[in-house]
Amino acid sequence: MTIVKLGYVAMSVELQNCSPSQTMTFKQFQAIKDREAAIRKLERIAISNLENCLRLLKHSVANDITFFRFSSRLIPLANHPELSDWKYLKSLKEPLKALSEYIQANSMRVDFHPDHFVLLNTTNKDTLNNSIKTLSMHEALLRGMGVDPEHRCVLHVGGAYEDKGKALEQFIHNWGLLPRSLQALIMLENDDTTFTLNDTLYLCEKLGIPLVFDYHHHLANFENEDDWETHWERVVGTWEHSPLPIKMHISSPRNEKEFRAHADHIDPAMFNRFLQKIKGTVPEIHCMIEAKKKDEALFKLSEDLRGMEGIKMMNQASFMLE
DNA sequence: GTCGGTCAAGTCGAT
DNA sequence: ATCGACTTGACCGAC
Repeated sequence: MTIVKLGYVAMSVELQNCSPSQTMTFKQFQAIKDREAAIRKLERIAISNLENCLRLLKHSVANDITFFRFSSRLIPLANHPELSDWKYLKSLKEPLKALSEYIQANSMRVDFHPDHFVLLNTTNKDTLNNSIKTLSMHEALLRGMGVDPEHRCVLHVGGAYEDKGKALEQFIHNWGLLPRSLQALIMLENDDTTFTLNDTLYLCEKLGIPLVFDYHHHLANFENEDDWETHWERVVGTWEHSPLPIKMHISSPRNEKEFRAHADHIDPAMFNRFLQKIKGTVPEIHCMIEAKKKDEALFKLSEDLRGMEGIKMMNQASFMLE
């Protein structure tokens, strides 16, 4: 028997005026003559983003969802070089505390997917330093929310730089330059153009990093289409020392031509075929729904799965495979 | 109210 | 060479 929990990403298509990713560009920041006033505006935006996150969590819990990925754009310009003197955490204490209380009270699993500028296998020093800075921000936010930062940020391996083998070894080299607290944050995901499941497993096993399997990416980028089945036990093995249950990403191709793009919703038949293959291999698995329609896609998937062969619904966002 | 252009950051594939 | 996509837009000004 395996318990499956569904989560969704960053924002709701149902809640109005609830963006957790409101922003201010550097250009807009500079246009405000009074720098202190401009910083206060940044802080107002960040506070509003965090308050909207709390609304999103409440909306989620009201619908049985306890698994959620935060936007990584909560604090506009947080790591901009011209704003290195801005101590943004100071102004965010209260909204972070409110999130902390709600997350604990409802035993939520929350995490991040830092954006694609975070590259751990780059040979460019500045890019690596900026990546470290961005990861540190994520760690600080997690601590502010009272969440143990271990395995809360999923990243891609990075760029191929015209030599994938060399790029993998560069990752290992750079890993040694990361502070331990940041190493602990990280999970790695197979990507849809460069680093396959097999490539990613190589790093995860060598460095002790949990692997977040993305089935859609695998279908877009594989050595053998079915090899995920032979590698599945290895994927499970990368979670052996994690305090959290294994997690994976679920999405469906938009269409044949735009195969890599996310569809509005999830194809339930394909998802169930996948689930029936992994049934019983783990006691619990958390599936992050990556679909254009966000929470609506989760609710629709849940409806579609109800009554399907081998599925026993527990509530709107979790079910048993039996 | 809707549409098009714009906005910090890196890399890749498509054109 | 340039552009859009990526993992998740949002905002502003023109109409």
